[in-house]
Formats: sequence, structure tokens, C-alpha cells
Amino acid sequence: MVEIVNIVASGSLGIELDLENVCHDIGSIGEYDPDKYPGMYLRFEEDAPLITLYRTGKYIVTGADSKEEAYSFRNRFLSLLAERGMIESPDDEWFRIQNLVCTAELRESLNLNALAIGLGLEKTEYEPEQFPGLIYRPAGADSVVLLFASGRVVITGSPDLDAAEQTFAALQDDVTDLLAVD
DNA sequence: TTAGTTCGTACTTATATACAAAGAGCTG
DNA sequence: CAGCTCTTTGTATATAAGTACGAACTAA
Repeated sequence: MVEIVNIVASGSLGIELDLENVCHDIGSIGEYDPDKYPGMYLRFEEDAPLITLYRTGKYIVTGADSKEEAYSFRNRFLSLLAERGMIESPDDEWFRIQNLVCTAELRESLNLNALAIGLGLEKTEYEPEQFPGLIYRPAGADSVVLLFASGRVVITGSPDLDAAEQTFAALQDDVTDLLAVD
């Protein structure tokens, strides 16, 4: 079972903005400190996804845990700007999911040292003193996997759920084969 | 004895480490 | 022009820092 825990998506308003004005207009849900970072932050509610808006009109939505949530916050964001007359219409054909962070679980605890060799040293990185997880970059896949001794797994870098699920399915096969050999 | 202060231990919380992606802007 | 800043999120380690509480001590 692969579960999405975070989504990064981006889009473009197609127009340039004066972030100072925008932030002033939307009030307390906005935060803009150009000395600290060039983007303006917008969060509708506490713990809700964060939207980062740039001078160029490009923006990022981070923190959603489903595609629906990401799109819904994009819509709220565009509607808000449209209501204030900052944009013509609440549409954005450039909006797209860029990255998914998923978690999954292999049913048993793992020997990461053995796994690094089994999966291929050229595709893995495991330095327990630096980080407790094993980093695995499956050949041909567009996802990167972090494996932990507990059997828990993090799949990141995937453009969509199918890619993450395929990566996990392939990983499961590889791991069960390796365990069978032992 | 009791209130108040201070010290030490214990536990909690935070941070660093690593990964991916987008964006703007600054540094070297 | 490369690489860093920042943000999100799970995973798990060590370590740092910060809080809390009990024990011990002093003064009234």
C-alpha cells in the first residue's frame, strides 16, 4: 500500500505581480519578507498546504496529501486572486503535479547492509553514521527510495502515483527474491 | 516545621543528517 | 553558471538544548 504524504505542484498566473501589494491585500494569510526569501507565502489555514507566490506570477503548492487537495487549494488560491481583481479568471493550464512523496511498508525488518549489496552497490548509498536510511535509485525509474531497517519505505521524486506504485512493486519483488536466497 | 531557593537528574523537544521537486535571487 | 537559500513530507538516528520536577539546603 503506497500512501501519498506530500505533493509539490506548480503553476503560473501568466502575469507579473507586486508582491508587496498582494500581501497587503490578502491580509493575515500572507507573509512576505523579501530580505529573507523572494517568494510570498500564503496559507489559508493552519496546517493547510503552503502556497509560495513569486514576482513573476509563478507559484508552488506544497504540503497536500492528495491530488484533489492540491487542485482544490490551487482553485481557492486562483479564486481569491480573481475576486480581488488581480487576475482575469481563475484558470491556469500550466498547473501540474511535480513531485510526490509517498510512504509504504515492506512486511519485515531489513538488513540494510545486505540489501545494499543485493540491490546493487552502484544504485545504493548506505552510510548509517550519516543517515539511518538506505538510499536506492532503481535503474530506469524516476523515483528515489529510502529504505529503513524497520521495513518502512519512503518513495520520492515520482511524478504520479503510478510511478511510485510501480517502483514499490518492483522493489517488493527484488526484496522478496533476495530474502528467498538468504 | 515550612517556605523559598538552588542543584542535579530525567525527560521532552528540536535539530542535524538524507531525498525529491518547483520557484527567484544572491554569492562565488 | 553552479550552488545555495526556503518550503513540504515521510522515514530514523544522535545529539543538543530546553523544561520540569524532586531532592537538598538555608533561613525564618
